[in-house]
Amino acid sequence: MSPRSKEQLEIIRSESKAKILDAALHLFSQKGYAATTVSAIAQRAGVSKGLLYNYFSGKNDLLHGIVHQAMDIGEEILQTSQAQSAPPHQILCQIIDGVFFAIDSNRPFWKLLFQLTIQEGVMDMVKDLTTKQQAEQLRMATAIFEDMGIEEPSKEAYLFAAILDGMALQYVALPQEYPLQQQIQYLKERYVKK
Amino acid sequence: MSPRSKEQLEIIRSESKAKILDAALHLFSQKGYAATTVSAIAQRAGVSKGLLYNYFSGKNDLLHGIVHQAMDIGEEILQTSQAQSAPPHQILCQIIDGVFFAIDSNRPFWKLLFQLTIQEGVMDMVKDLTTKQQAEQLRMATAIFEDMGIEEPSKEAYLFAAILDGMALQYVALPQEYPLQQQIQYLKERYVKK
DNA sequence: GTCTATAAATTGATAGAC
DNA sequence: GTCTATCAATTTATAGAC
Repeated sequence: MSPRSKEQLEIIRSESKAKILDAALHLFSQKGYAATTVSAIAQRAGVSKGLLYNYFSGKNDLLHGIVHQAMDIGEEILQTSQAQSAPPHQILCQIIDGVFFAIDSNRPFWKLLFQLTIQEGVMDMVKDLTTKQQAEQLRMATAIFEDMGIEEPSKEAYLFAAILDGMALQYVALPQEYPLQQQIQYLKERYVKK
Repeated sequence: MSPRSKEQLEIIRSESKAKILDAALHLFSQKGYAATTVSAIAQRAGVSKGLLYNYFSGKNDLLHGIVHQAMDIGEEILQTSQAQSAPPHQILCQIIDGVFFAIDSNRPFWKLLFQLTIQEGVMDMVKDLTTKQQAEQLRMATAIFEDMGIEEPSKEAYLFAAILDGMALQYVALPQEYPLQQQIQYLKERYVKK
């Protein structure tokens, strides 16, 4: 048992776990959490059910793993795009780009997240996460619109949130049919003109 | 077996069916289709599983029943609010009111519909339904924005659809926390001002 | 570290009594 | 028209071999 083999094992372990998590994410996203069986996940990951249970305590644990993994990556993206003191409409554009970049870099996850936010009882963790995140986004957007001199910044922030949500939903539901880039561009133009 | 008892039976039948459908709708809407068990539906409806299977051939049949029932009611609403030749921004207001009236008159159903549109394979019926409906709405909105003299009516229609979807989603997900009436009002104002 | 075989629990669906 | 009891299939989870 040389020290080197220990590293190798760790690599193998994390690779297997990653394969399983990836399979779970795609199946959850596609068929929904409840409709996805552990067998299907193992099969898609190319491993046995036994191995899956060796790494994860069950279906719910897989979901936890997925959410945490995505959150970590999400925070990285957020930190890199930390907005400097720029003109408000430019910050707005950065937010728009940031949101859809995040979604595009992990579409299945966001699709899953939409599902989980709509139904109840699956995961309070997710609920807390999105609630906090939305409140933060609302606060930020309100401040920006205030800077832009819009009369009712809070209401405009709610409207803005609805636009992003609606666009994201349609894009995530039918990616091929939704003209995302076109609408992103149009959205930016509408807010600079206004 | 008098003719009168026949009517009575029919009433009893339809009442039982309605109770079961209602229970199914609320559970599907709350926990999701796949996560809802037939036993739970029967229990909530206050009947036995046996009776449920006497009226419906299974879980999928219940979903069919729910969708058809809601579609029938939905068409009634649509026909009463058939827009006459009014100023375009007024038609727009009517559409906005119509959409949210429809949602509000059967919130659980629309929550369920959102779920079904996001995940795949559960029901192609639903997919066809929403796809056709969205295309129709997009066409209508484009025409209206053209009348209003907006430069890129098609893009504006997509934006408008995203707004409605986003608002509906947030309202359906957290009805108590979303200031629906306020945002409806604000949305209308923004489109008349513009 | 990975697999096969099996146990235990849940669930969709049916049959027969009242 | 309604219920209880039961079947058959699926699914989560575990145990033991390699």
